[in-house]
Amino acid sequence: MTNKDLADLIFPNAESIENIEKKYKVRDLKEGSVVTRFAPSPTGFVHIGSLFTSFIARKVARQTDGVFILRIEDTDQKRTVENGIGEIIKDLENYGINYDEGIIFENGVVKEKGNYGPYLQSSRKTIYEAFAKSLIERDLAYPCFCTEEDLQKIKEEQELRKDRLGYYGDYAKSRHLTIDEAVLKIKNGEKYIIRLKSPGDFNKKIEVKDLVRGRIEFPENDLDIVLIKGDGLPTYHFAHAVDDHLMRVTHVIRGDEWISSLPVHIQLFQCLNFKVPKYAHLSPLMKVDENGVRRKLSKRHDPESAVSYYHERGIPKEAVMLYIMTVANSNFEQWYEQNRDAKLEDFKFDFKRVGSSGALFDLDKLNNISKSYISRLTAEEVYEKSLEYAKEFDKEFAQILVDNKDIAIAVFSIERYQKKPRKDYENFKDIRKETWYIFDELFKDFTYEEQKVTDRELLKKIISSYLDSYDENDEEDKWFEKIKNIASMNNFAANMKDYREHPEDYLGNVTDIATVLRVALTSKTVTPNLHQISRILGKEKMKERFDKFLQA
RNA sequence: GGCCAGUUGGUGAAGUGGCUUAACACACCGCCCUUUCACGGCGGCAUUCACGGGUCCGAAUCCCGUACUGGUCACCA
Repeated sequence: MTNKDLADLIFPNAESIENIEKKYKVRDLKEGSVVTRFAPSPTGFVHIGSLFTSFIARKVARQTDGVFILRIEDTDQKRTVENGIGEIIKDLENYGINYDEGIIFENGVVKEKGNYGPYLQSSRKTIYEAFAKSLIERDLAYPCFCTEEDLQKIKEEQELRKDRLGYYGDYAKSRHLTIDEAVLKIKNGEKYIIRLKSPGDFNKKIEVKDLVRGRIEFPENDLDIVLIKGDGLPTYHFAHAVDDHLMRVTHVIRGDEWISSLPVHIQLFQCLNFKVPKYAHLSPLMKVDENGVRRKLSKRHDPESAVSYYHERGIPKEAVMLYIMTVANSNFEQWYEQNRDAKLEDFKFDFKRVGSSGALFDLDKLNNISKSYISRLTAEEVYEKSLEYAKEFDKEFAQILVDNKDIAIAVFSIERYQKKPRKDYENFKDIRKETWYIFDELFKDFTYEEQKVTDRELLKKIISSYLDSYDENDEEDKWFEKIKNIASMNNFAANMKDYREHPEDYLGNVTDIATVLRVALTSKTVTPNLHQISRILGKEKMKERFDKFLQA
């Protein structure tokens, strides 16, 4: 019996790898073009860290006129979640991460595009088998008959002897079976999996290059890692090597939890006679938890790790992307500052500028980016986007926006079109909170905020003087002159300097008068420009609101 | 425990042997502008780069050690 016989016994119908190779032609791309992929498991929502990784992978492909692939790694049926694929595709779409090849969703049906598929690992079973078979033939893989209990025993023995953990060397029992023994066990119906017969030597070093971290030295891998599991599907390691080779991926961009598997992966590529791709391992986004411990943002414990978290809060997706880019490349912020009109796509991403220590996810910073982003939108855009948000999360407000489009746009316009616009809204959820008072539908069930002037006669006098003198054609200066007049007439200082010099000569100052009007009109002591709010309200509505105020 | 990596202010960071008495941005604080707020302007916020040693005329930058943090050591990805 030979290795070939063993291989034929295990995979009698496997296709030849030569045939498979022929179907996956070397890509015809221009020099320097990069092929990347995002390869999530369908285990639930997209993690903000995955968005980060996929964004960079896509960016790198785009900026070199390369190819970006979406591959679904569903080799663990136990963890696969219902509609996991749909969720991933939706989230990616939401954030504008489009791809050239991979799994797509069309009319609720999972399909694919591209010539290097299938892009669903569970559909690639026969391909993995073919390569596994070739490894067995070449004595680089073997069937392992160890049970879970056997493995447990090995581990205990290793712990007892303070030896390195893992399936290797003399501990790798099945490795030392003769072919005839293995064949016999298979014929007897014993369960088995396929393991790599690692040619590595732990005492030798290999040097690998990571695009983010530079050179790293590792001991060679000597673990006989699992290639094909008991369910017939490949492990991540094996699928990674086979898929990324066949799909002609040039740059593997992934989370840094993979960095210690590098010796395994490189060995696998070599055993399979594949060209080793370039690797870039990205640090995870961190957070500081309740105990003050710095740790990775977790899918299980941290709601802010889900991209939907930002969506629900009305944080614009553009802001999220801007933030991600800020974390990804330290020079992005300054570039963006100097190229405000440029597109995100124009920025040249550079692996050398990726931090290697794991950034703390900074919500303050995100909020600030979001605030600035919204401040640079036109009022119409703010209207559209906040309406879109409200339609999904605040139906009542959505209706109000629809019924009062002109008013809404007018409020959003206040002090917007200036060199440095107001930054009132951190997200689209804030908009209701910041503007509700302008809409009659919402201008009820509130309490007027406290202010300095409380004398009813004086309030009446101020209000009627304002109404008498109000002319909606007045420009702001003239309008404010009139308020100053009202102040003077009532022994309030019209001029702040006068007031500061002799406060005892006055009952108050013009600020107090403006506040009376502001509160009467909006119930609030703090609002954007009162002159513009007056204009938006119009004289009739102002009258109504003044009446309401005086009756309160 | 083995292996690998990381450690510059409250946060993200710039920095690759002298130009650093450590950029820039966020946050925070103060002042100014101002009808409130926001915007804006000005200023403050690490005498010091986890710690200890070494190399050097000179170190955040190079070397060694220690500490701490993270990752990994599955028939999960």
